[in-house]
Amino acid sequence: MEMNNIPEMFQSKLRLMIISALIRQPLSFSALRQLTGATDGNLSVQISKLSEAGYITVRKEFAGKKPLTTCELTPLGRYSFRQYVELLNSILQGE
Amino acid sequence: MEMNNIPEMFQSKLRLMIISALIRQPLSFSALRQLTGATDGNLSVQISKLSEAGYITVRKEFAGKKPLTTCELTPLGRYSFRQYVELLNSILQGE
DNA sequence: TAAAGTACTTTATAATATAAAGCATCATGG
DNA sequence: CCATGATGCTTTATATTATAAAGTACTTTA
Repeated sequence: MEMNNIPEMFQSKLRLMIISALIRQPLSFSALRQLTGATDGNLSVQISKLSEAGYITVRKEFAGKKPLTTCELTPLGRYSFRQYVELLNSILQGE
Repeated sequence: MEMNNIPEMFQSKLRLMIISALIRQPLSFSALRQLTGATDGNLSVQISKLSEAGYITVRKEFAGKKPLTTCELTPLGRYSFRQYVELLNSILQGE
């Protein structure tokens, strides 16, 4: 089957969790850390990868004097996730 | 003498060091930390006080993805420091 | 002079990023 | 088939700053 078509970006549990969380609404770094339970370093790296892949946008600003990082799913990210789920569905159906 | 006129802002060794360092040119938080040897917390607090007093300006931006804080002496800060030195001089001369 | 009030300093913790080191997995060549 | 690498994720340590809490010192004041 199309196992080879599984996009790079979905081959990591953490990235998958991040994308899943962002399906509903944009979230801050802290919120993602709490939802995923990931370490800061790992989360930071995987966010960068998703961003470089164009799956999410990362906005940085200062909330008062402290940095605030907000992540949001892009249309491409959303679309790719849908494709991925469809692929899994089709695999499940034998096709 | 005018001992009572010693401005609040010059009654802390750390603030004095910060202002002295900024006389020549603007400096980053890190540079100030290195020059003064102060702890992060203390430096941060004293920078805020100098800023609130209008003696320095504090600019925040992202250098790449990391925060960068730059401090610069204001005309008021420079003027006040001059006044302070003059005051000390006059005290030294018996007023 | 003991108790209070002020202000500075240290320490701990929070928000993120990067680099280095550790691990696991997968492909290769003997 | 097994030792070697190449990849890539994860953890750990460290870097930038900020804030809150706790410690310390000095100065009033009753």
